[in-house]
Amino acid sequence: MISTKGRYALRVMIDLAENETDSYIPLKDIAARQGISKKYLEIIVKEMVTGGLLTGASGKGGGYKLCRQPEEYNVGEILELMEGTLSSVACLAAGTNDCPRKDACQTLPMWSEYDEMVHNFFYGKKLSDLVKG
Amino acid sequence: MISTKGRYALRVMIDLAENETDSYIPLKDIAARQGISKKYLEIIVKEMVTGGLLTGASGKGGGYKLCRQPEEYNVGEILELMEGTLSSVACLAAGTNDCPRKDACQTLPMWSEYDEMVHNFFYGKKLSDLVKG
DNA sequence: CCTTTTACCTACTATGTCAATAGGTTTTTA
DNA sequence: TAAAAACCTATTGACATAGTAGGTAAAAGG
Repeated sequence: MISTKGRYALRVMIDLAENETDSYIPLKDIAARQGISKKYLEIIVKEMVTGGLLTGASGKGGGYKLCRQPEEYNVGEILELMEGTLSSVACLAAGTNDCPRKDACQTLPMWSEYDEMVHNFFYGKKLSDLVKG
Repeated sequence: MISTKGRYALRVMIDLAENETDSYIPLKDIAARQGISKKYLEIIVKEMVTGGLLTGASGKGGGYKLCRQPEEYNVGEILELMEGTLSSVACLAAGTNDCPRKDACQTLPMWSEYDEMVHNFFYGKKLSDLVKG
């Protein structure tokens, strides 16, 4: 299940896309509009900056803004950054040691097929697809 | 992510389908073949009996067996029984109180579309599709 | 009847993740 | 120099995961 981190990150992205200006938008405003704890969002947004989704600026007049156009983001990269992986089973998550039953596993092909479907779904959706207007 | 409960349950079902006889198959045998702790499988298999996937018989000569033909099971019902829900987000899981942001939520349509895709995928796969031979 | 084999049952536990909260420090602009 | 903002470290309560431990009941075979 997609956790609040992934879902909130997506909402932050949408919020920034919809309220796009040249200047930075303070987290306080985003938190208020979205009804999410600002303190919790700090953790999330920090990862988004590190992950290259946003740029932040300290000090008065600071805040966050997108560093690309909304159509240049896809939902998959946002979710994958926050969730760590989109894989359905531990056996397929990146960095997992190969399962010793891999070759004989009767279910692995299904999980692979599933993961591919999920990947295509989320990587095929752009941020701009979620923004209204 | 699908937990061991769901994955192990599926493997038990496949194991029973492949080793199908008229008689019951002891859990000890399944655990040995699958390389899974018998004690842990007890918990899982118990839920499967309660959920109507298997029948169990105590005593000598007892064990477990399928109560339908392999083509009469689908993967979705097995996973949903063990995982509780296949929903991608809490907002869509059965029994969840409606989210107050439901009507304005920009992401809900995408989650719904995703859930439908996932449902169709797993409910479209039969247990017999996973059994070799 | 008695032993073996099996399911069935209750309880416990270590570990980790989730979803935050708390309180402070640094940076920048007006 | 004061305000506003990001940035940083630490902590917490609740819950889920993935088991383990040790026993009781039931059924069949001899």
